[in-house]
Amino acid sequence: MVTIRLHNSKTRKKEDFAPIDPENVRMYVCGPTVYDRAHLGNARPVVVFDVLFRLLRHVYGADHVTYVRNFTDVDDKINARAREMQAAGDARDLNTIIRALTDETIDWFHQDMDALGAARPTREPRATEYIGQMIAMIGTLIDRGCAYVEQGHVLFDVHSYREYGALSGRSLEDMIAGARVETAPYKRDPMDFVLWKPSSGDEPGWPSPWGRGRPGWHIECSAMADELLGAEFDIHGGGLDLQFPHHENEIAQSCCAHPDAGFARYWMHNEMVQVEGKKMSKSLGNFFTVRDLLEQGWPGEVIRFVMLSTHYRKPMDWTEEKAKQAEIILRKWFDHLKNSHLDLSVDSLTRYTMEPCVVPDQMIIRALADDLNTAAAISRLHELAKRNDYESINAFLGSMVLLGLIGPKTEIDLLSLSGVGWLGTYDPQLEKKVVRLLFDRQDARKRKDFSRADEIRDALLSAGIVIEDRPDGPEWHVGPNFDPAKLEGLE
RNA sequence: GGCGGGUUGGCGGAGAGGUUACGCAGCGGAUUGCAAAUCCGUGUAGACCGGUUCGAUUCCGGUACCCGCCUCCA
Repeated sequence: MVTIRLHNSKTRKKEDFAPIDPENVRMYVCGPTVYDRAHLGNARPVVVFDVLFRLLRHVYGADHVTYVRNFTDVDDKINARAREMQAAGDARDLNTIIRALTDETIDWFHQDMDALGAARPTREPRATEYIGQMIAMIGTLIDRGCAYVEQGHVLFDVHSYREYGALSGRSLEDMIAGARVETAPYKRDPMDFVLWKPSSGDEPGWPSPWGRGRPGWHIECSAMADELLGAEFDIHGGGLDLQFPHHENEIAQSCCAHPDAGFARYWMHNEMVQVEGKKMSKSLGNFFTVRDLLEQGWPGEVIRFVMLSTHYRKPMDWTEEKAKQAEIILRKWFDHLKNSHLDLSVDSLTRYTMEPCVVPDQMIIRALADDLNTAAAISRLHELAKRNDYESINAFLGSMVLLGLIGPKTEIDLLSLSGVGWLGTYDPQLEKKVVRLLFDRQDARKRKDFSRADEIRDALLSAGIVIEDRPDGPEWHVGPNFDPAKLEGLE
């Protein structure tokens, strides 16, 4: 069995990964707060940990990995967004709006992440379904003297956990020196954080021993991880920006609630996303969602490829140039598969994804096992794609499937017919027209009427259709500048 | 102020103490009616200054610059 090595944020070292129970490898990844479309930054951990999920399934068996990614559907940002909607004329009560808003956002999230080829986690718990577990854990923390009640709030006492700050490598003194901490009157120490807070009448709230209220931000992950994965599990992941305070606080809560367990053994953090070399932010105007990119015409596979071409622990810069390059490479690779006469039907791709019936390349497995070196894996894909023997082609397909660069959502079955599937605009009439024009061109070439032949070729080219004259006749596919309108007047 | 990360050839981007990363672009060639596509060949880069070493882009120290977190954030 391959030994997976992972960079553990907790120790700041690359370590051999040994699961607690190889029969059930357990991973928790922090999911989105659901009040808006997922932006590119939300997508990175989804893709990164999807690759890890796939690798773990490959190594330990598809039925021996439990991957939990939560939806945070109770949060002040959600409340704020719902109030905005009310202010804009939405007559429904706040809780109804919130339910509709979070439901819709979860639906969007699924659509967008599906487009990126991310497999659904084993479990996707919503925070609001685990309020009982949160209240129980908060109660335990109070009983153990790690939390206190003050003015309707329950706060975690950071001084009760000796290791506080270990994950992010900072001491309480350092943090206070930063002096940008909110000092609420109900806090004993500025670094203490909220476990439970009171809700006003119209806000979402649940009855608790401390009055009607709602959970603080961090307790949900501790409670859900505990409920679904146990007090101690293998991997906990998320964006680097969550390392402090979110993950630090999760550790404090979970370890104080279960002093005999160690919570997550391996902590993994992906670096942030940048856009054209700059931090993605609303104020810089370079903030965009996955949906924006999809609507601009970038296939999900292209976005995923760009993500995978940078190692997850380095900042990933999204640039137009990279996306273009990724598209060129993927087109080439899909063309290679298309010409390989493998079964690429949706049914088969579904099967390849669910069962290991196409075997990925060993060097790619080794690259991924080395702390998810996706860039090295891509480099190997280039090598495999150059070869035309049966073994290489199968290893190539198996690796593409493993990396999620091809799957049931990829419209390669259409691609294999005509090439139009890439843009999701498959049109039988168009295909007939192109085939007819190609036939005319062949005819003209036979008659050595090259001006007519070139005229047809140039016309097709200007419509974004690329012709390839192969020894066994012309092939065609849709290029990046496809514009079916330009074929209109052509006969 | 505290903590952390980065700096590789025209561009993107890895690994490894000493042997070609890889891709894109470029250049040369094959092929082609001309192209496209494809194939073959081609690039000795590692911010700066020291140190360790037979040998460092790879290890150690320093300098410069860039970036992130410390506040909601993936």
